[in-house]
Amino acid sequence: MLTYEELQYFAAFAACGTLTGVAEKFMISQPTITRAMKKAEETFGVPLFHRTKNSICLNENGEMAAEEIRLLLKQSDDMIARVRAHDRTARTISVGTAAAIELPGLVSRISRAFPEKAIATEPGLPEELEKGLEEDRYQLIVLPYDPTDLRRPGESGDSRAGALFARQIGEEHLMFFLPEGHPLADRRSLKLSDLNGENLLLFSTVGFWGEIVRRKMPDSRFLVQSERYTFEELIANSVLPCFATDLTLRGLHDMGGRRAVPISDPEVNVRYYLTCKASMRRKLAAVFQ
Amino acid sequence: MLTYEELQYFAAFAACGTLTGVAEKFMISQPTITRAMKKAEETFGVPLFHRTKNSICLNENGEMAAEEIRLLLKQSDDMIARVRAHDRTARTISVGTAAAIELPGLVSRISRAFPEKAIATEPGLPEELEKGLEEDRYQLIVLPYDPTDLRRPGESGDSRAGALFARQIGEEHLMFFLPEGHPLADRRSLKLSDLNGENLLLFSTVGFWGEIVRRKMPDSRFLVQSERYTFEELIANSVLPCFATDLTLRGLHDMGGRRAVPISDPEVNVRYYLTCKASMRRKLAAVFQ
DNA sequence: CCGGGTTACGCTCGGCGTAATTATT
DNA sequence: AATAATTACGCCGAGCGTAACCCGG
Repeated sequence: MLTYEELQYFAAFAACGTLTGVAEKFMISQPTITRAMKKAEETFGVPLFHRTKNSICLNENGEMAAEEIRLLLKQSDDMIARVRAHDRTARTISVGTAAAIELPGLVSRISRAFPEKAIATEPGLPEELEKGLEEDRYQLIVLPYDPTDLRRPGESGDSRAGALFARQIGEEHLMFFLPEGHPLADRRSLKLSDLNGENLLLFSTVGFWGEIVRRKMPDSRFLVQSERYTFEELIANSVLPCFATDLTLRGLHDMGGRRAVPISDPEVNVRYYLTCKASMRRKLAAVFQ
Repeated sequence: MLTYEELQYFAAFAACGTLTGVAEKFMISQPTITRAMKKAEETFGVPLFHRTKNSICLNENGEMAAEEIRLLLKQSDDMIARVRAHDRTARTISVGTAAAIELPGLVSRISRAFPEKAIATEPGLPEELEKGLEEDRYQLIVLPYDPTDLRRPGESGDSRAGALFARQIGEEHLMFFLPEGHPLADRRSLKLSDLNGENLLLFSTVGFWGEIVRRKMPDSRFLVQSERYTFEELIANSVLPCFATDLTLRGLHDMGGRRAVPISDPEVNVRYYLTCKASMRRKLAAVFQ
């Protein structure tokens, strides 16, 4: 039977057409290649080459064998990659989250439940997260809605809903921060549409909030900042009205004298749901307490 | 990278569960298996075993790796088989024939056209032959009808008909052989239905003739003989009426005093058509002259 | 004669088996 | 004590590189 190296030599010969070339490519002596080709021919048990005294090239069998060997080498590499990937996913829990910032307590809750596992968190849009959960790229995802709620608009007809298990783990509320002197700064509460048309500063690392406000305030322009430092600098050095959520506020001390005004639209007062496949509920029970 | 043997050892270990068992199965020393398993673990780069001081078994990664390796071994074997099959079909012409006996001149005609190729002939029913031609198991087939004749009943609507090329290469006529004194022995010609209900001896290596007569003589029973010697003995030592074709007669000297009576049904006076895929017509032109 | 393939030959070290070791039942 | 895995060690031969050879352009 041919070794992995011999298969490589054969594939390389099909690509380059000369034994010397293959020897140089692999930095070994040329007779080794001669021997490998002989062994290949012997292994297949059929002629693979057309030979003259000082030249050699693949015949029709050889061309086919080369194609088959290329495939086999790929399959071999893929096999190892699959096992490695399997190992990796077995020792880490992948969490996808729609929340722009780390939900307080989420990671510690998981690491307490599975002390021996690594935790990989990754932000993403809800749609991508649901897809990733379906395809086992994530074991857990955080969604800004209850995916098991059948009254939920949109994909409520989706049969997958029944295959999920979800539980609320937090909430987040978007607010306006309006500079002193802004005509609406004194209001107890506002709707998104009240500021439609104005330019606003928005701190967000994912498009989740952006999508909502863009839909509800089609005439506004949003200065989206994903760098926290830049966002803070702009807060301090401008009089632009801006968005912030109660969760982002935790690390944000100075809003440049702006007044916080709650927003009444239900879309921007979200509840986060920690979600897993229903089939994984038992294994992940400790995470849900 | 793992050798073919090491992959086999791993697969065998997954099947038998003990290193000693694998060593015995392959009739090699047990430390060799230990080393092979170590090398496998090293190659994959992830733990594959759950070990105690004197026991070893596959962990979850190992189970997956074993499954992957089984697949790879199969792919490897299949690869070699495919190349061998490719070579075989390249150096032999496979001919499927519906004619019960060698059509005179067919083989010599092919070997004259392709002196360097081996010729493999194989009997079969027309339906199987057409399928085999379609799937390239045959390069040529002999059919008892013209497959390109669109007036032909049955699958005339079949679009494949246009993809075939056929040319008549012979014919064969079934006859009754009736013992002296049989009430119909003196007739110049008979129809199959004339003897419906009588038992008849039939020599045939394929079901082709059998199918026809069974359809046209539903009340008869046929004593089908595929052994030529047995058939001849029965001819000599019985007074059963029997079938024979003009082609089979060539080797048959003594019909036990029976009278030959031609059969007028068109179904049993067949013309044979040498057939190939239309796409192969050019390459096989020499066979068709 | 140079580029490329094959054959011959000697050496090295990868990998085998034997045997000793350790642990478990 | 028996069974099973691992470790240690020495030997052998598969397989490498060097070198010589052959052939066609």
